Amino acid sequence: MKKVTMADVAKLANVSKSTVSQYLNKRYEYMSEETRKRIARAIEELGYQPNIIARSLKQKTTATIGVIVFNILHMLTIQVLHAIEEACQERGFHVIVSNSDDDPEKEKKYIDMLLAKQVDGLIVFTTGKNEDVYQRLVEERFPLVFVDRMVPGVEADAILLDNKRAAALAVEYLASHGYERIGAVAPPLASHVVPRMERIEGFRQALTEKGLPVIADYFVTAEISSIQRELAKLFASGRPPEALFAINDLTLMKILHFVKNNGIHVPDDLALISIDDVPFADIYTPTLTTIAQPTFAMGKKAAERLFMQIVRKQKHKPQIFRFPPTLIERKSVRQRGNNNDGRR
Amino acid sequence: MKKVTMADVAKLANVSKSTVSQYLNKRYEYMSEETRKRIARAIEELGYQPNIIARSLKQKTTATIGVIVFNILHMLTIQVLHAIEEACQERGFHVIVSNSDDDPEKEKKYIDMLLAKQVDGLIVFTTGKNEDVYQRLVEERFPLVFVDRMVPGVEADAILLDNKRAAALAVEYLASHGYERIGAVAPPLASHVVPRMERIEGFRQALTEKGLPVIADYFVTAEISSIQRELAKLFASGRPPEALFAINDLTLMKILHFVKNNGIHVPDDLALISIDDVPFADIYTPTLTTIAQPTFAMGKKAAERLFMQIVRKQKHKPQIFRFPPTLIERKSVRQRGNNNDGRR
DNA sequence: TTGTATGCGTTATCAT
DNA sequence: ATGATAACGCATACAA
Repeated sequence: MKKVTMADVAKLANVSKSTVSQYLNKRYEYMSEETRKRIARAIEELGYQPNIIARSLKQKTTATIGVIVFNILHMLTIQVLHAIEEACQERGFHVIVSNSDDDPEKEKKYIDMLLAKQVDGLIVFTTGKNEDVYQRLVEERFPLVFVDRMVPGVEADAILLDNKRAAALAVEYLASHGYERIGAVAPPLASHVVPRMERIEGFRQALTEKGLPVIADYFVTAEISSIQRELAKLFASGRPPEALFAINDLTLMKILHFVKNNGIHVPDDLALISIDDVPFADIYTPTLTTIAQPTFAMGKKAAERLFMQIVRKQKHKPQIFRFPPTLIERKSVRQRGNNNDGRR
Repeated sequence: MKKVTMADVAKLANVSKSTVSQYLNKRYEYMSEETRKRIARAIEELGYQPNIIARSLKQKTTATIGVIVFNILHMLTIQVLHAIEEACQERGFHVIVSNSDDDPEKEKKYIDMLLAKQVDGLIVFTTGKNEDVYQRLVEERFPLVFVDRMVPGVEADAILLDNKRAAALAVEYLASHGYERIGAVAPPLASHVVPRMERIEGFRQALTEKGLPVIADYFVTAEISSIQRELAKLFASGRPPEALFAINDLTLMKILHFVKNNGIHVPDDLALISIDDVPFADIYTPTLTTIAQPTFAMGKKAAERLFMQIVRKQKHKPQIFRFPPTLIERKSVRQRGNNNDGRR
């Protein structure tokens, strides 16, 4: 099928392989117009296409990067991936995408496979584990960038949202609209899942800074599948929160399910604000006030940093980049002028 | 960095490269327990990892496939991609993802680059153009599978939704609920964008089969960005449709915007049904009746067919697989018992 | 300006 | 059971 090689072109053009090679690499400074044309014609005629694998073997570089994500279906993932892919195209790089499913074992396996495939660098939406593996990579100066999450002990570039700021934005906005009893909803906390920790911690801090009550019961942290149940408990017993802060789109979805199933009116019965700007934010009723991440910029930055490491393999100072969240004001939080907490 | 090679292992273990190679490929039938252990230890000690590029050069196979998509942000894309990625992982394959942005030029370029990189096969969500390029691929028996769309003249495997059936499902459901004046909304029609054509054609056919009026004005085909404007015209002049069929999620979004901005009540003023099961379908008010595509099954099938072509490179009969749509009944279409068309 | 020779890290063939 | 050697397709130093 694809059997035509450089040797074939050389033969047809009556030159040597080296000359063809030079031609391909645009080193035609010392090449006669004549031979250049002959080679061009030979290539054309044979439909020759260079074998990049062979080139890679020689040059020890593949113009390919690996991206490992913990959840390929997540909106953030896909948007960042989009930016990464675009940046790579501009540089003539390819990207191999692997989905770890948030399983550290899989993650480790894919890192190994990708390395074996000689990728020039790795961008990873990490599970947060595998510290040893990453440690080895940074020691070897292998180009590596974390996105969205990171591994605490590892000194590598990381592209993160300014999570504390995002949480603070939410609290401040709610506070300025007269809300006091505010709850937060998140998946289970785990020290290796950095954004979750930072958002909840940021939330707690902002609350105290604003002089608002920190109510233990109002911190709903549960598996996504149990969130509705937990919310039901919360709203059944005692005084429910006036507002809820969803730390990401998945938890928001669950809250939205919950309010729909229970006839809770947003924002009159319950105000809502969340991180991640969901696509339906402005067609939902009410439209959803959200805190957006600059996903495209983050992906672009991740690619940039990786390329930086790839081109100059010397030591570089690993940095953590915190991207600013943006509050998008819509209608799921209203101004609570007078302290009415009745329905409708 | 990653400099330890098979030769190093061989030296340390006091054997030849060939023996190490055999060990790696698990051909230890004729290998003494003794040497096997020595090799294992040497590998361990040196942290040796085989260079897959070198292997690929020799074996002429990369265990890598290319996937070219016309819109990486599209929900369908991402779900199908997920399935493809999973299937590939099971087989130890990697997938390189490229985004053509629905630009045939880009598409062509990526095909060439991917071929140069010696991918073992291509799954493409095609722009519908580049017939010549694809023609050449099938002539060369290069493993190729189209997904979602296809290129009319090209005899290759294609994984498609049964688009006509999907449109018919919509019409039948609407008809059975008492709707008669039904419109459809789609991006501009183009003969090379197969699903669009098939859905609209299927819609028209189903209408006539059901004895319902086919009203030219009710076919809204416009750029996504102009759809709202076109809908406004339609609803301003004359008698608006009682129900609308959105041929995909993007058009649905625009319709949803439109009804929100114009205070049109769904389903009382206007019933809605669409292809693609959007994630917010059952938190929207009313919940959205949709026609879902079996995205995961489609992705899996695409990978399967590609693998089939990859393993036995002999001729195979190209097939078009049409996957059955599923109507998910929710609340955006109501039973129109009595012919009231008033509001609320 | 172009050609020769060698190496990249494997696998495969054929000896031994 | 294990080893020597020749590919794989290209790039590059050096020669001519």
